[in-house]
Amino acid sequence: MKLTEAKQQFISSWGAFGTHWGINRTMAQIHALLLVSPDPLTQDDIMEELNISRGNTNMNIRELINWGLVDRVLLPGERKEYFTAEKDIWKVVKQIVKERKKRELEPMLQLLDKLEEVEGDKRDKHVKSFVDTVSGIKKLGRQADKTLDTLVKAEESWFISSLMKVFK
Amino acid sequence: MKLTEAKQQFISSWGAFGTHWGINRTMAQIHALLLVSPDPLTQDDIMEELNISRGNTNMNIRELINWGLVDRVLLPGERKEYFTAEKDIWKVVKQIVKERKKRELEPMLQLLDKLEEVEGDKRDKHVKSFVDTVSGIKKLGRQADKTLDTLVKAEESWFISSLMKVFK
DNA sequence: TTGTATTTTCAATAAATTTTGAAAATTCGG
DNA sequence: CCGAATTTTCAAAATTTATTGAAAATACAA
Repeated sequence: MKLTEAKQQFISSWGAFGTHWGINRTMAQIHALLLVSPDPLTQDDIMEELNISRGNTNMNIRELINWGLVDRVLLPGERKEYFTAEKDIWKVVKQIVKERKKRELEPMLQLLDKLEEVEGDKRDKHVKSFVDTVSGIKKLGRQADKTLDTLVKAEESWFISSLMKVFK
Repeated sequence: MKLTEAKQQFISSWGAFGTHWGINRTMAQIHALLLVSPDPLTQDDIMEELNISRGNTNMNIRELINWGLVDRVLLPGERKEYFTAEKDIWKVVKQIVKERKKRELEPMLQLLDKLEEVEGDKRDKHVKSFVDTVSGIKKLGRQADKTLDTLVKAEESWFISSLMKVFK
């Protein structure tokens, strides 16, 4: 397979992959393109490679920067902005985990705390079932939260070798 | 907070949560409703509680059954079908991990295997950058695959206590 | 400054996804 | 079987989400 074709397949399936994870297709595709590009690219490079409009490109680059996955690069003597993606996949994973934990897991745990204190007689099976479910989710959620905290701080090599021992 | 309100909040935020994970709102809401219901419900119960159409209800229940998260229950002497959700959250998580691994991670790893064999001179920085990125993702992906395999087989108590030791 | 290159915004449009509801298919007691 | 109850299907409609492109804002060299 030629590089051009391989690159396109990679970008396209990274885009499809993203849609299963709440990330829009274009954002994932731009990320994929930057991941495999040896040098920083401009907005125009990205527009051309992916055949998307200027506005779309701009918004999604901005979003990738918010996620901490892409950085602006200023090349000396160049007027245009260049963009580059973090290439260390372990760092990318940690960054995504960190953001999603903050945006999704933590608010959910806060809500569950409130919901667990629902009024009513625990002998009522409707109340009991609700409280039991909420408690169960909360317990696992808190565990996940702690585990992910540690993962976010971990070095790749340490992480992998530790897991190898536990999950032998 | 009253049970009715708490239930609605739970269902609604579980639905929103789902949309960040590639699951549609209604499917997640039906799942949430069944999770907190002490007894099995019929399609009509679900339609009424969530204010959704029969077709929508039916399709999403079917999808939840495909995911192994909901079971059909036949009550003796009743013509209608009843539905119930697995209440053990650990089992729910394992089931979801198992399905997503099969549907998303494994196909991605297969693709990366192919893409890694791209033609071209490794001294060309474009080729090198592509191969390095793909290899990096593949390596981490394979590790995740193994880890998740073990997780899927694990008991909750074992899982939690092991992780507590590693991530001290 | 001023003029031009570049980036950003956002209302309008397009595309994708979800939902509806009525018709068709199926199930099952009598 | 028959017929009513129940489930399933799916084309059309509604809704949500993504994309465009042109205008406005900004940045910067001269």
